[in-house]
Amino acid sequence: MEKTFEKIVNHAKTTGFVFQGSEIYGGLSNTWDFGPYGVMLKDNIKRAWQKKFIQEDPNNVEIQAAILMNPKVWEASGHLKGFSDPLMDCKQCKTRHRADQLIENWSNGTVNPEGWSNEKMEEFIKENNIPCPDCGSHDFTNIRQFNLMFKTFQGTLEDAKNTIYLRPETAQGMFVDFKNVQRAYRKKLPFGIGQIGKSFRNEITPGNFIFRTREFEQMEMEFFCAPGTDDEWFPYWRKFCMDWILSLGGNPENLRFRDHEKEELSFYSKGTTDIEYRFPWGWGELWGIADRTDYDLTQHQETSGKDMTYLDPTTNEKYLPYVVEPAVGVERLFFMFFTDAYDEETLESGDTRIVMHFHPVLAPVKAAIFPLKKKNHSEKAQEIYRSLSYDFQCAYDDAGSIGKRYRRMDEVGTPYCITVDDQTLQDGTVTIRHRDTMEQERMTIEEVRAKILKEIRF
RNA sequence: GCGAGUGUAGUUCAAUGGUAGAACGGCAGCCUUCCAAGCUGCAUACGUGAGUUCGAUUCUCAUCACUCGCUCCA
Repeated sequence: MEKTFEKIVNHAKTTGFVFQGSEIYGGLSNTWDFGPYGVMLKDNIKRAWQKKFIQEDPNNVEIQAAILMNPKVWEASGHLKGFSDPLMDCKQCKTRHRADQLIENWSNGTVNPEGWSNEKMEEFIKENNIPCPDCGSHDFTNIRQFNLMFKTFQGTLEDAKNTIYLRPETAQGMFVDFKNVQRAYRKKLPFGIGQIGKSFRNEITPGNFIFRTREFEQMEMEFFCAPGTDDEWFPYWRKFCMDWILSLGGNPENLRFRDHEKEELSFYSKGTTDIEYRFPWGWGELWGIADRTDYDLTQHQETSGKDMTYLDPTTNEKYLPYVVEPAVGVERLFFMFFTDAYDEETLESGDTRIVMHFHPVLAPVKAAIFPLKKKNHSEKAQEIYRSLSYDFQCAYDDAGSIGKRYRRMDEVGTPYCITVDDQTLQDGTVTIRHRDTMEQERMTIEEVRAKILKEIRF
């Protein structure tokens, strides 16, 4: 069985996990809506993160900062400058290049165009006759600036003064609120502030289904620690994140660490490791773990003029904490778990079935309840549905043969199917059928409830 | 944004300058009752807009969306 990108995306669309955004109007480029099963899966992923990274860790707390922030934040963080790329196209071979990189590469690093104006870079490229690295010609368009932040206006006046931005990352919320959280929750270093929320980036080239979208959801944590201890916390979180994925059924064969080379490090980072996943089109970044040092707090301290230092109660020293940041995209995790779960099985009878082998914690629906005969068993089955759905997400299906109903649930990854028959009416026991083994057991409803609750405990 | 390709029911595919068929899926009913059975019936499509034409799903243009590359890094 070959897991192709096309098959997986198609399955996500046809089973109601993900739909094209604004579809009846012809769609809107690169936007996706999460359908009923999609939301359940997404929420389960978020809950699992929240539980592991916040709830179970006495050091860590969670916030929800506003998406719209004072523009000064983006000045301090470097996003107003650093998030806009000066791009030129080669008119001959139609490739696109960053002007600053053209200059840097051409000069082998002896010329650093950082801080240059676009005019200066264009002039430099012309004067030195820098060629297109792909085809060697000298026929570039002018520089066009692509700022990756979405702009909008606060208030009714569409005035430059009122320009604000949709956040391109959630991280700045944690830095800006650092002192508030520390004071109000009497936190001592080391501690982490986490956040789950939407971010927006006007990517030049989005794509690969939900892998790179302009609107996306992040789960980020800023872990504040004393300078120097970041060297210990960095590998700690690196491992912690990988373990979390594996504990939820991530396939180790499709996962790996990739440490960033010095040259590719972001301006704010002293060290970065990616957890990469083997997506259907190749390895791609899933989770970034970065040592952001005291860069952000320094920037905010300078820009805001507010003291961002921490007073260490044991040494009475004041300093700016260092920060280790594990940041992951929810949609990427979603796609990863979806891809890993996808399976087409050929049964002994020659039939095939599509099964989503989700970890029970992640499975959108935990149990489906079927009346064996619609006429005789519906009432009892509905009663059981109401009872079990109090504790976890259930589904109810009375259409078609029993085998058909099993298959439908396999396709969306429901781990358990519960069938109500004549015997149920007499002694209250039901047949519970497992998704992966297809084996059946007879037990009471309360035994079923306990079994499933145990499995989805995480 | 640029280059190349694609666009017909929910899905996978047909046919045609005279407005469309199938399979699977869905729904209703009958029958059956623990792994996609059968029978009957029903619903659903030419991405959008303009042009050529007596007439366009088919030809032309535009537009929108998707795919691949240039890009990016959650």
